[in-house]
Amino acid sequence: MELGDVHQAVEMRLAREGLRYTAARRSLVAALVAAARPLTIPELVQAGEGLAVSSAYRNLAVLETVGVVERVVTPDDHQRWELSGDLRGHHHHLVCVVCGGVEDFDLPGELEESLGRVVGLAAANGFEVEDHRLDLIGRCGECR
Amino acid sequence: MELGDVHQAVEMRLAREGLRYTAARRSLVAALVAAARPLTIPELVQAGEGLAVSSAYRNLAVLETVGVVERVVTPDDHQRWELSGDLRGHHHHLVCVVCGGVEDFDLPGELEESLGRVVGLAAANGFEVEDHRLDLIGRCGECR
DNA sequence: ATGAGTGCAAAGGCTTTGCATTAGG
DNA sequence: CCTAATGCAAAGCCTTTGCACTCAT
Repeated sequence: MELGDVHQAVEMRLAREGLRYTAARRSLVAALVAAARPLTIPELVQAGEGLAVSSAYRNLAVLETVGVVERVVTPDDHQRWELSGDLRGHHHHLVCVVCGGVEDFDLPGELEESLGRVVGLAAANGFEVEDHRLDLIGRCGECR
Repeated sequence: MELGDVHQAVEMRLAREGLRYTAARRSLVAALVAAARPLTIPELVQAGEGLAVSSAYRNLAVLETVGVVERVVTPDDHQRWELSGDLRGHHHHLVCVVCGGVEDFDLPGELEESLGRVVGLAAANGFEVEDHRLDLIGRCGECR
């Protein structure tokens, strides 16, 4: 999905709730589209010209409620955010234990299907699966 | 692995570094063995009689460095901890999006093997995989 | 005009650190 | 005895909230 399409989709989802697609929100979305990896708040604030930290937090919360971004949990000190799955496609993460960096990673279709079968097993435990998350932990190219 | 064996293993790993297996550390380990799911600091503090919060944090850090416990990342407000993989066996987590609870979950051998194959793919990206983490996100039996 | 959005500063809340005291070997 | 370990309180740090002002429709 291209930047223009993403912007259009985001604008629609916000408008549906009577919310505006402001410059601050555009800058967050643009940064996330360009990054191709989950970004921390400091990174997002720096990417947006003169963006206040509080606005970053508030806007990410808004964008999350309309399904545009998702929060990524890491052992890091900072929150990380990325575009939601339907805007960037389902994928997984390579998490570096040294620098804490996170890269996106695609799984071959057959393995993704295997994971799908796990849903049934969890259901047997009374758990209703909505999504799954596979992180590979190790050392990135720079930290090896 | 039984409680006695775990205690013995922990004592050895601490002793190797000239560290002591004190009552506070025993209570943390015992609570984690009994829980069979990652516990939060408040839960661990409550489990230990009169255990100070700061001691809980410090002891978990110590136990982590000697490879006895591992930190589990969740979207929660609190850290969660569990016994390290070699003390409790490899497993995965069911994470409830409503209550934030985390339960342990075992994967069938065949699927675990499939995941093993992913390691090779990541290596092709210059990433050296040490471990993997699969979380199933959804609603637990109580929150459905 | 009316309500959403923003920046700044203050408040919150979990985690870490300093320090004097206690305890294990 | 000597150093690790502990508790309490203070300090840190990321995140959230309050408030007055600005902006878009």
